[in-house]
Amino acid sequence: MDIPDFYTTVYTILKEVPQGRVVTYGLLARLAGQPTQARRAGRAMACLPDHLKHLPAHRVVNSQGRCAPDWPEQRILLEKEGVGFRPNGCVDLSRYLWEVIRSLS
DNA sequence: CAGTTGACTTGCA
DNA sequence: GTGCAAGCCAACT
Repeated sequence: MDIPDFYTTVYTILKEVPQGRVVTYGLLARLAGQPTQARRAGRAMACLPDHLKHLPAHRVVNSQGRCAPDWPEQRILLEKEGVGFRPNGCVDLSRYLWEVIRSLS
Protein backbone atom coordinates (compact mmCIF):
# COMPACT_ATOMS: atom_id res chain seq x y z
CA MET A 1 0.00 0.00 0.00
CA ASP A 2 1.36 3.37 -0.98
CA ILE A 3 1.55 6.16 1.51
CA PRO A 4 -1.08 8.27 -0.24
CA ASP A 5 -3.37 5.23 -0.19
CA PHE A 6 -2.63 4.78 3.48
CA TYR A 7 -3.73 8.32 4.19
CA THR A 8 -6.83 7.83 2.06
CA THR A 9 -7.70 4.62 3.90
CA VAL A 10 -7.21 6.32 7.25
CA TYR A 11 -9.49 9.15 6.20
CA THR A 12 -12.10 6.69 4.94
CA ILE A 13 -12.04 4.77 8.21
CA LEU A 14 -12.18 7.97 10.21
CA LYS A 15 -15.26 8.99 8.28
CA GLU A 16 -16.98 5.82 9.54
CA VAL A 17 -16.38 6.58 13.21
CA PRO A 18 -19.74 7.25 14.89
CA GLN A 19 -20.33 10.31 17.01
CA GLY A 20 -19.56 9.84 20.67
CA ARG A 21 -16.82 7.30 19.88
CA VAL A 22 -13.07 7.60 19.60
CA VAL A 23 -10.30 5.63 17.88
CA THR A 24 -6.57 5.45 18.47
CA TYR A 25 -3.88 6.21 15.91
CA GLY A 26 -2.62 2.67 16.14
CA LEU A 27 -6.09 1.30 15.55
CA LEU A 28 -6.50 3.44 12.45
CA ALA A 29 -3.17 2.16 11.20
CA ARG A 30 -4.22 -1.45 11.83
CA LEU A 31 -7.54 -1.02 10.06
CA ALA A 32 -5.61 0.53 7.19
CA GLY A 33 -3.51 -2.62 7.00
CA GLN A 34 -0.33 -1.09 8.43
CA PRO A 35 -0.07 -2.07 12.13
CA THR A 36 3.36 -0.47 12.49
CA GLN A 37 2.41 2.85 10.97
CA ALA A 38 0.71 4.55 13.89
CA ARG A 39 2.89 7.60 13.32
CA ARG A 40 1.70 7.87 9.73
CA ALA A 41 -1.85 7.97 11.09
CA GLY A 42 -0.78 10.85 13.30
CA ARG A 43 0.72 12.65 10.33
CA ALA A 44 -2.47 12.02 8.41
CA MET A 45 -4.21 14.15 11.02
CA ALA A 46 -1.47 16.74 11.35
CA CYS A 47 -1.42 17.25 7.60
CA LEU A 48 -5.17 16.88 7.11
CA PRO A 49 -5.89 18.56 3.76
CA ASP A 50 -8.39 21.40 3.56
CA HIS A 51 -10.82 19.35 1.52
CA LEU A 52 -11.09 16.81 4.37
CA LYS A 53 -11.52 19.20 7.28
CA HIS A 54 -15.04 17.87 7.73
CA LEU A 55 -13.67 14.59 9.09
CA PRO A 56 -14.02 13.97 12.84
CA ALA A 57 -10.29 14.15 13.44
CA HIS A 58 -11.02 15.21 17.01
CA ARG A 59 -12.21 11.64 17.67
CA VAL A 60 -8.66 10.37 17.26
CA VAL A 61 -6.57 10.01 20.41
CA ASN A 62 -3.48 8.04 21.30
CA SER A 63 -3.46 4.61 22.94
CA GLN A 64 -3.51 6.04 26.43
CA GLY A 65 -6.59 8.13 25.73
CA ARG A 66 -4.55 11.32 25.62
CA CYS A 67 -5.34 14.11 23.20
CA ALA A 68 -3.07 15.65 20.60
CA PRO A 69 -0.14 17.57 22.12
CA ASP A 70 -1.04 20.84 20.43
CA TRP A 71 -4.77 20.82 19.92
CA PRO A 72 -6.66 22.27 22.92
CA GLU A 73 -9.98 22.29 21.04
CA GLN A 74 -10.06 18.53 20.66
CA ARG A 75 -11.10 17.85 24.22
CA ILE A 76 -13.87 20.44 24.06
CA LEU A 77 -15.19 19.04 20.79
CA LEU A 78 -15.31 15.53 22.24
CA GLU A 79 -17.08 16.67 25.38
CA LYS A 80 -19.64 18.33 23.14
CA GLU A 81 -20.30 14.98 21.46
CA GLY A 82 -20.84 13.26 24.77
CA VAL A 83 -17.42 11.70 25.21
CA GLY A 84 -16.52 11.76 28.88
CA PHE A 85 -13.07 12.58 30.19
CA ARG A 86 -11.36 11.29 33.27
CA PRO A 87 -10.25 13.80 35.92
CA ASN A 88 -6.68 13.44 34.68
CA GLY A 89 -7.68 14.71 31.23
CA CYS A 90 -7.71 11.39 29.38
CA VAL A 91 -10.59 9.88 27.39
CA ASP A 92 -12.11 6.82 29.05
CA LEU A 93 -11.18 4.38 26.29
CA SER A 94 -12.84 1.40 27.98
CA ARG A 95 -16.18 3.16 27.44
CA TYR A 96 -15.79 5.29 24.33
CA LEU A 97 -13.38 3.38 22.08
CA TRP A 98 -14.96 2.47 18.73
CA GLU A 99 -16.44 -1.03 19.01
CA VAL A 100 -14.77 -2.19 15.77
CA ILE A 101 -11.68 -3.02 17.77
CA ARG A 102 -13.50 -5.96 19.34
CA SER A 103 -14.27 -7.68 16.03
CA LEU A 104 -10.67 -7.86 14.86
CA SER A 105 -8.84 -8.59 18.13
C1' DC B 1 22.05 13.95 1.10
C1' DA B 2 22.45 12.93 6.40
C1' DG B 3 20.38 13.94 10.76
C1' DT B 4 16.48 15.18 13.49
C1' DT B 5 11.45 15.22 14.64
C1' DG B 6 7.10 13.57 15.80
C1' DA B 7 -1.24 14.61 16.58
C1' DC B 8 2.44 6.84 18.14
C1' DT B 9 2.87 2.12 20.61
C1' DT B 10 4.56 -1.26 23.60
C1' DG B 11 7.17 -2.91 27.25
C1' DC B 12 9.73 -2.66 31.31
C1' DA B 13 11.28 -0.06 35.72
C1' DG C 1 -0.36 5.79 38.44
C1' DT C 2 4.33 7.94 35.80
C1' DG C 3 8.83 7.76 33.06
C1' DC C 4 12.31 6.23 29.96
C1' DA C 5 13.94 3.26 25.70
C1' DA C 6 13.40 1.18 21.52
C1' DG C 7 11.09 0.57 17.16
C1' DC C 8 8.71 2.74 13.42
C1' DC C 9 9.28 5.75 8.90
C1' DA C 10 7.59 9.99 6.24
C1' DA C 11 8.43 14.77 6.59
C1' DC C 12 11.27 18.34 7.74
C1' DT C 13 16.02 20.95 8.49
